[in-house]
Amino acid sequence: MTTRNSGKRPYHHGNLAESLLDAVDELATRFGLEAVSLRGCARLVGVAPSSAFRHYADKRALLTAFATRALTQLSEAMEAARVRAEQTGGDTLRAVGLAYVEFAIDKPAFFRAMWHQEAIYSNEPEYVAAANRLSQHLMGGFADTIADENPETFSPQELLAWSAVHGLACLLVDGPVAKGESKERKMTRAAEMLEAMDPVFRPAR
Amino acid sequence: MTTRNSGKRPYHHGNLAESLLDAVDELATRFGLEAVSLRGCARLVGVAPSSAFRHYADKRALLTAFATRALTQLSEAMEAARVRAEQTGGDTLRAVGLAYVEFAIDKPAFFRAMWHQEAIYSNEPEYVAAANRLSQHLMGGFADTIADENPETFSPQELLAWSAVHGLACLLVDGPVAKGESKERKMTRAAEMLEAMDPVFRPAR
DNA sequence: GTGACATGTGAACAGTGTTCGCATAGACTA
DNA sequence: TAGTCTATGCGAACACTGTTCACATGTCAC
Repeated sequence: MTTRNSGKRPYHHGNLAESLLDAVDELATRFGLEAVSLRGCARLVGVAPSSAFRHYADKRALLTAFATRALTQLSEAMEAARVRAEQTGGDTLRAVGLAYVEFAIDKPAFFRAMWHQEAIYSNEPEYVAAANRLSQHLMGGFADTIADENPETFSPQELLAWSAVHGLACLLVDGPVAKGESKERKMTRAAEMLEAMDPVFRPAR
Repeated sequence: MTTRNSGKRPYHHGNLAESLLDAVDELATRFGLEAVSLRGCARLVGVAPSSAFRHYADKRALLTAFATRALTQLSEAMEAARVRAEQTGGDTLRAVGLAYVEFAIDKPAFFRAMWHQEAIYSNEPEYVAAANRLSQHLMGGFADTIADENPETFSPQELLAWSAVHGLACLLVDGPVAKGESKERKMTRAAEMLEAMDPVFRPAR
């Protein structure tokens, strides 16, 4: 994943918009989301700070685009996990939940960015669309475990499932849970927690 | 809650350290956590920016103190809810969980601050102590619903309970769940979600 | 009173987001 | 091919931020 789109540069720079997103990616990954600055991104791409404003109204808009990208990546990871589980006859809810947690552990800056309301425009259409797609993929994970009457809104059980998975991810990334423990250990905890949730979906045990 | 500690000012200003925390409180409540600046706080208190550094090593230390305060407030709210539930014979787990969610809804900036790892020193002793006290209060909420073997670590069921409550709080504050709905509606959702969790703790329904 | 020490100050520095008028490269038209 | 138009990039400037440091001043112990 290079910062410049090497080779083709159809316009002045190439596609600065994308390259700036890559720069956010890199800086956030290496130094944390809080350390991402517009000037830093421009510097990394090799462009004047003011150039960024041709493509994003302000820093917040840039971060919104980044959050949108992160949401999409998470959706894809969950979808892949679901498909894999279906093919191997595994528990899809478990697979999707674990994918969610794993993403948060592997890419904490991405995970933080996508829910960082104060730093993004959470009403921006593309962001909203990406968030909706994420919801759909969650529903997909529930599909064969939770009997759903109304596919538009979340039932209490669906909300419980999402909350539990999301909450664990947050606690592992920013909370005091399993602090300093290995990724394997964290994933084990996640699996155990998901198991503990079983009685909710299979009341007749 | 005035910004200056009116009346007594035993030293130059009084207790600047506390007053600065009050200023963070006010600015965060009114304009959001992201909008809190050291200079803004100093301005509000009526003191030179550099004065703040006599009491806090840097901005991050100030925010850490604020997060610690927030953690303590949340602990108190939960403890109060637990006591109330015990007196009225209510479900303590439900009461504590609802108190957690209500705090997040009422004071989103506080709730964000206390888990904002990138903006605070999460290894600072007082912060860690406050986080541990919070854990204890959570345990207190579980005490009569979850049979606990080892009171030191979280069992999968305890982790599930905390994750679900924490996750819902996060989703309500920074996520797409119940966006724009009234507080009552959000609390209803929370209550329903907690109910949905019942089978976990009472397998023999 | 006289120190000593804790606390507050003003000026300065580098870094930030953002704006603006100006430059220029590429696409489109004559 | 020449000429214009528009999207894109630039440099300088602005107000603001966190932070430092030498200096001033209030309070307390003696």
